[in-house]
Amino acid sequence: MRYSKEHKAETRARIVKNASIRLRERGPDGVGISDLMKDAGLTHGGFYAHFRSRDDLIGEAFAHAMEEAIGRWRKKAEQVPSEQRLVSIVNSYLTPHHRDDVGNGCALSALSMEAMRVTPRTRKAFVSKLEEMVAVLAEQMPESMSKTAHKEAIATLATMMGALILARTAGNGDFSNEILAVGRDAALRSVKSQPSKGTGKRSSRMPARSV
Amino acid sequence: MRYSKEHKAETRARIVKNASIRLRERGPDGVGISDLMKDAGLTHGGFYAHFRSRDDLIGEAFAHAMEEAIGRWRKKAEQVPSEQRLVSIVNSYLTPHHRDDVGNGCALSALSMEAMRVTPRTRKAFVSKLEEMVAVLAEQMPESMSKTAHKEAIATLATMMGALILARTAGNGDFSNEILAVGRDAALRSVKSQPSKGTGKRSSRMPARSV
DNA sequence: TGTACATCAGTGAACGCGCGTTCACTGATGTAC
DNA sequence: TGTACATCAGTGAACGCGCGTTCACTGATGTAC
Repeated sequence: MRYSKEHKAETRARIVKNASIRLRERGPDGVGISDLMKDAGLTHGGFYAHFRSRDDLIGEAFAHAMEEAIGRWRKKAEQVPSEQRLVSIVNSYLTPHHRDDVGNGCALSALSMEAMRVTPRTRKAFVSKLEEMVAVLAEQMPESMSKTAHKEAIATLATMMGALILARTAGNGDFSNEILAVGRDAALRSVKSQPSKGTGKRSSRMPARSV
Repeated sequence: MRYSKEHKAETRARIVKNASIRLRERGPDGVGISDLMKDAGLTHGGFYAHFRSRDDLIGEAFAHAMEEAIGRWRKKAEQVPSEQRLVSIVNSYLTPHHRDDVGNGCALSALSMEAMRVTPRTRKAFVSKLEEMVAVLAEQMPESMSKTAHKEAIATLATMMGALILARTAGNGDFSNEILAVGRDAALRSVKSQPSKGTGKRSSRMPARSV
């Protein structure tokens, strides 16, 4: 072979990663094969040495983006003590930084809508990852609400996603920052009203304006 | 003229309406001129007697969808006594029916993401309508929270949107219905915890499973 | 160790197709006389 | 009231362009002898 054994796998991975960023930024129709291959330092013809079709790649890009999101949450959860995990996830989710970087951000908020118009196979995989995200979030809920953790996770996720999408729609001005701040408070509302030992901190200590 | 004065305006309105439905269903890239004109009973060439370009139409379709959403909320608010308005809006928003009919549903949840990739002009108009939606929702908040009505409206809207999008992503099975039910509860959480005279009703009396 | 052959990731021209846009034309109706 | 002309929404062929896909070819490297 012309290249080492790992070379092909690396090239393929690079294409998938680039595709997953563009996918989040511009949607499935915004992912063009020529541009993608150019980004990877190759020409368009070589694409079919790695993927059967464009749809094939789109499916991989969806999966990659979701796995990245799940991994990021898992990692973040490991880094802080259990009672701060949910707060940590929510507060890092609803930031100007995350809002302004769709391409490297949460796949769920960037792709949920697009996932409805995609190959059945890709869509099914997407829903599986969604369920996994709910499960990961549920694991971070305080023990006191372990019975309702699943439902609380869904509620929290909905508020996080909704706020992030609204904030992105609003741009990056005061209104958008307000949405982020309100979202942080709302997403953590149920946790804070819990009869746990209060953290005593103000809810959001983000750079954005306080709520 | 070949046709009556109103004829052209009617044809144009029909095209915009069809486009706004398709826009919500399939996104901007899913709106093709030929298909659209066929739906209106015309041929593609006639399109340019009504619009300067495809982008022009897309802009109008965005605006139309948003105005429709705002109008629907205003109308629904008028139909019920003031203390039930928010509940009425939320409960009719997070239903299987609304989930399954994207084309005729809330423009905000269907188009927020797409709005980021559109003409600056169209996008600006979209954000204006978003602010109007927040204002309408704020008007439906209980008087007791009039001071925070704006922020509560943002929080409620985020949860509503997030839950609807998640439910749509999940399909139309048990998991999806659960998301709707949890969303209804979460969106109304702040209102229900208010020291107003409790309505005494269970939060959700929807066909979907109870929370 | 050196030589001939096989492999296959990557190249770049070419093809087909769909789609937005243009344009010469149509023909029913309003208007002018 | 009747006739000639102007208007313009709508028609459908044609055009250009971008994009996904195909394909004959390349050439560096692994393998067989």
